[in-house]
Amino acid sequence: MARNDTLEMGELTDTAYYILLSLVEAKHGYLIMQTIEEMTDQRFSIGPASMYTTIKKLLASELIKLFEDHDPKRKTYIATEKGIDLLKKEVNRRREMVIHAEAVFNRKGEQL
Amino acid sequence: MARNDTLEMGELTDTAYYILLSLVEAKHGYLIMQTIEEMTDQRFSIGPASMYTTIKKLLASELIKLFEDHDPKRKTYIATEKGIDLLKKEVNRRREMVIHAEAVFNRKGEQL
DNA sequence: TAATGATATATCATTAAATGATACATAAAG
DNA sequence: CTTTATGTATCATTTAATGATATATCATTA
Repeated sequence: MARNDTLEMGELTDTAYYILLSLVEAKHGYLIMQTIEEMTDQRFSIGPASMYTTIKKLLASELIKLFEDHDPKRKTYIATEKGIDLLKKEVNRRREMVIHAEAVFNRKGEQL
Repeated sequence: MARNDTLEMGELTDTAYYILLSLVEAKHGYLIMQTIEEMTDQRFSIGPASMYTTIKKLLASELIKLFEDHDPKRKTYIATEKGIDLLKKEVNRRREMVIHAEAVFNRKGEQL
């Protein structure tokens, strides 16, 4: 968000999270969009505009890189080690967000 | 995000998530900020600007409301039923985000 | 063969979200 | 008396997300 570059801060927005997660295994742009839709049962979808702007930023931050493949028509990307590390950190951050909510509701005797 | 009001879309940004979670029990603004810092062990912090702008939006969407207390100096807020419902939905969405990541890493034989 | 839909990449202008900076006021502590 | 903590609030700016749009190829089908 504003006055703060989330990637430089070591944070992933939901969009960046799903793109990076898709790129644990090499994929080209269009396949990333499909993968995310399939993975989330259409609950989360990213259009080309969001995807390509995010890919640019992920490349610039070296969280993903171009993957060598011989197809000149499609650009294929893959997460870097730095990218995987950040992704795992961000999985954990979301886990903690769930735990924080569970703690609040448990204290009230409510379940989630 | 752009061209899309997340609250109207039924989504909570991390900032809105933590504020709403704090307001499962009635609190005034300053206490919300402290609660979030304490709850997250200073890993997540929200300044006054982010907080008051978010509170305005949560009020407008009726996800929180003013809580009747007799202190004229402090405005106290509490989550509405609508707010609690959305919060629970968003806890689940984050749970799913974790599960999606676990699925990808498990498929690679890796643990998280 | 012509048209159509799926595949594939990319940019621009716009809107929304987040926040640093700033302002102001009171109460407590030193 | 001065500083620190408490408490609320706005403005201007930056970043993030996306609808709209553009372009091109390939496979299918009418």
